[in-house]
Amino acid sequence: MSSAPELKATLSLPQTAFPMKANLPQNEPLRLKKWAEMRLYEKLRETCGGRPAYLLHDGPPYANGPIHLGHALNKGLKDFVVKSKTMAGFDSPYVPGYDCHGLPIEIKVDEQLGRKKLEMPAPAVLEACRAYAQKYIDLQTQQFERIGVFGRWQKPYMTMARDYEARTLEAFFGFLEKGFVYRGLKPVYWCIHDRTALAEAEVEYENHTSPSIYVRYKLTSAPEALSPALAGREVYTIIWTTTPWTIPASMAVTFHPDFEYVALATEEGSVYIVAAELAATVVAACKLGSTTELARIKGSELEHSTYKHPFLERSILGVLGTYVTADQGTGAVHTAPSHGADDFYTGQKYSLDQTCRVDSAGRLHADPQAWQLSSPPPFEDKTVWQANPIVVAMLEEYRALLAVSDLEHSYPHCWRCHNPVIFRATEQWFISLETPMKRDDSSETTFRQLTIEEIDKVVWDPSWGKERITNMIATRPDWCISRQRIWGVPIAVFLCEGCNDPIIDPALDKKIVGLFEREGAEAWHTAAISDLLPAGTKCPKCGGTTFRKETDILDVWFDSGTSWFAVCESDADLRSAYQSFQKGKATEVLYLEGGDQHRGWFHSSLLTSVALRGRAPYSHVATAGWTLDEQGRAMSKSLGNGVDPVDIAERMGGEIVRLWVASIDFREDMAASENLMARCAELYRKLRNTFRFLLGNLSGFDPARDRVLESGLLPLDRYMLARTRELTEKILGFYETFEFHRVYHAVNEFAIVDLSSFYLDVLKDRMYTFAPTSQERRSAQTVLWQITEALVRLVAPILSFTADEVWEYLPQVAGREESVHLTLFPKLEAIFSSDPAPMLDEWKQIFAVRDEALRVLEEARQAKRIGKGLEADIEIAASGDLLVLLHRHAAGLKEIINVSNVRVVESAQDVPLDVTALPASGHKCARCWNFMPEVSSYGIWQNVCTRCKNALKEMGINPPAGHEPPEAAA
RNA sequence: CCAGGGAUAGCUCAGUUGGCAGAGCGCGUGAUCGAUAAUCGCGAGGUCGUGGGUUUAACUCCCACUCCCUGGACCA
Repeated sequence: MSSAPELKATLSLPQTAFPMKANLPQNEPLRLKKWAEMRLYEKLRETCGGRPAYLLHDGPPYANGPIHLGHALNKGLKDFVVKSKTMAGFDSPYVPGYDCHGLPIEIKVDEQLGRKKLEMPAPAVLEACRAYAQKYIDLQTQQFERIGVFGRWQKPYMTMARDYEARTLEAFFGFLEKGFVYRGLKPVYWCIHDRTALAEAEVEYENHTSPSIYVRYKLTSAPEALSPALAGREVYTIIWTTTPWTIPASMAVTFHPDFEYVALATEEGSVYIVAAELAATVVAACKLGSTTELARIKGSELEHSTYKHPFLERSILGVLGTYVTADQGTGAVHTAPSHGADDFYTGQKYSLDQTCRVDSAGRLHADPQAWQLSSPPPFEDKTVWQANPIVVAMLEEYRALLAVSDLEHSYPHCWRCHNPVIFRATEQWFISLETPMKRDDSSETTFRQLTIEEIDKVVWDPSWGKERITNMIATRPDWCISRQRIWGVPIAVFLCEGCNDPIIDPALDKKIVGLFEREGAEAWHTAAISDLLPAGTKCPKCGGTTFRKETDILDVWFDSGTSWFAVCESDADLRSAYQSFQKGKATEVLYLEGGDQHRGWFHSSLLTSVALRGRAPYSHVATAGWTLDEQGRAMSKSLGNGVDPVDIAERMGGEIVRLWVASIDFREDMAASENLMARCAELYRKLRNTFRFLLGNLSGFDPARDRVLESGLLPLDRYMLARTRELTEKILGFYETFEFHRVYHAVNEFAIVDLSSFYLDVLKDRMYTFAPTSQERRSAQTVLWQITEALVRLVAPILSFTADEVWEYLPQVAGREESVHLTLFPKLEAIFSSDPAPMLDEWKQIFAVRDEALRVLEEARQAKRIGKGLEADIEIAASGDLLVLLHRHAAGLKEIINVSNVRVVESAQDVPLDVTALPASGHKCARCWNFMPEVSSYGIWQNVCTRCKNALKEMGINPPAGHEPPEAAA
């Protein structure tokens, strides 16, 4: 290597320490640590103090496992909202929450404890549940922080916290005292072995052999009312069931209103009514022999027909139900309201007796009075399984049994003991949707109606959410809020031993809430009745003096549904902002969750808030779709198509997870896969490189010293500022409407099309070869700086790690914030002072000319007439207004077309535009590679153009001495 | 079965009040070693889910259907 100075060394090539390779998996944790050390979230709260508030209230995820992609999406979107609102000038605190009570955790803990649980005292079981939830709260917190979500992670809200449990109970008492709550029956799955109610999730379907029986019910209403052909005949209908033990509870026979039924006469004279479609199979199964069709009857006409119970003194009512199917059975369904969901609701509709005469151990009990029995029936005190053959025998005895056989079918079993379960109507707590309420103007309405009216005052995004939740509220049954479980907030109410009525006493309620505040929900299990209930308490209804504690707990949806009360109204960091929302419309309160929450959290929160405060708990509800795989299938463990956000963060970076969240329209279903994550990573690299190049070209630029005023900028540079203002305005709008995917696309397009492939490319000549302090170069740097300053802020809510990193490499400015996250979005006028539209319009024409020039150049290149851009000249012939415009911009055309020379000439009248590409004239400058009219030597450097010589002089670089003859090439 | 949503290039998304289908990525291909584990140019790729209707004209408006997704109902 020669020690002679190289010409290349005199160029101002980009220089920056900002690394090209991000190394996100290693570097993100370091940045997280830095943020923690500088207490960034707390600093944000201080900085934002006094600004108008914007509240995003967190829907609590369930703390029973590591986070999945849906969680990452959810928290990512929320983080975008909170950060963008903060940078838009709001005070937007974020208090994350966790849903802790409920079945999934209790089941897990059950599994861990095994049968030991049954002997453990309640507080010990609760302790185990708490520990389980806490473990996953800690894990999820760490995982959410890892993907860059800002929030009060040191102190999230938890539905199992003492004060939260106290507030939940307080909310329940509110319902109770205001008269929303009643106790009623509801059928639930019941395991008679474990003597417990089971939730849907605790039921497993296994094969089971049941007796399948056909039973005839004798018609007692007038046969001729159904059809004249039946007059005087002995008429029956036939029911089919696999649970003979429910026959004593049989209250009705359900027909399908739209089915056609036939009345078939057998040879021995009896007439049987069954569904026409099933007639043949029933006749065969019951061996009815040859039959004659006497009449056809529409199902709806069988309503209010009456029958006699096969062996009890009871009238059975003919009722209608559309759930009757023609797949199996007879089309006439035996209906025991206390032992089936359909049966129960049908029973409600027809006011049938719903009393359950099967006890918690599954033993049947007769009601001798109602049944007019002289002695206990043979099934008295037998379990349902023992009762089956007894009932079959009774049916036989009473000549009602037409057929019996064994049937193996899929039947619900207890998940734990694997015994078959039964349906049993049990007493539950309900909130009535028909509770009378008053509007603000004190007009009368109902809870349901007022809720629907409040829905209308909320902004639903997407808008169809309003219709969806309105439909749900309009048609939903009363809210069953009790669960026969332990892991939850107890329904801390005393029931009279005499009449089973609850004691409703605000003073007592307050006392119990206070107890919960101090000791948590455990207190209900440990406290003695006498400690809480004042001596001498009498039941206001029956005067009873002995009481018991209710052992049910509240539905977990009630827990999370009161978070607006337990958190927004109660937490010191949120209280005042939330109250200002409740008082008027000044403050927005946003709930943002998956669309499934229309029946979940949006729903339960709405109900509790309307009941207790007379209004919705939010002003704005945004919903996300579902995450699917690349083929549009739901993610599932069995398909193995899941994408684990934690894994992606560890391998590619949390930033990539964030970028994926930003890349899709979350309102619809969203595809995710390893492949799509890799795409985001690609794009990330491009963006990062663009930032790197921007920073590299800002080296040596001190805004305070070198910044060029807008009026002094070169036209191209001013144009780019106009573009940047346009982009900024667009992006701020997208943030405003939560269209993050549009931010993503707009930023990409700008970085790739406007910057990388146009402006930055075209600027190289100026940036590299002009003197560093020249006006032209400072003009470009001013704009590059402003673009970077704008872009880094615009991107910060999404690329939170990288933006903050870029921030550290920007030219230092006195008094600037420590982190990009403490800044505000750029102001439009600060980027470009006037409306950018006129300038953008003008440049559209210039770009049309440029496009044509590039096309012609490409053509010439293909024909090998020219090589690269700088080896060509361009001649543009135009006329009229365009010619005037081009003349005005003549000085800049060479740069934007990236050739050595551009000549603008007047074209013949009828040709609007004609572009010609020519081999460049002049000589190639060894320094700037432009073809120039004159090149000569500069010291030992040969073939240097005048422009470069001047630049070198300006840089203070004298012609270097050497042995070469000072002669220029021809 | 009920309610709600979706369908535009291989992928992610644009397509304003109906007027010749767009961008980026990816892919293919060329240039380049002064953004180089980079950068730039060029190219191929869509009957806008299907079938009707309204209109001079439909990706866009109307009707029906198919498929996918979400939530719920149901299996005596």
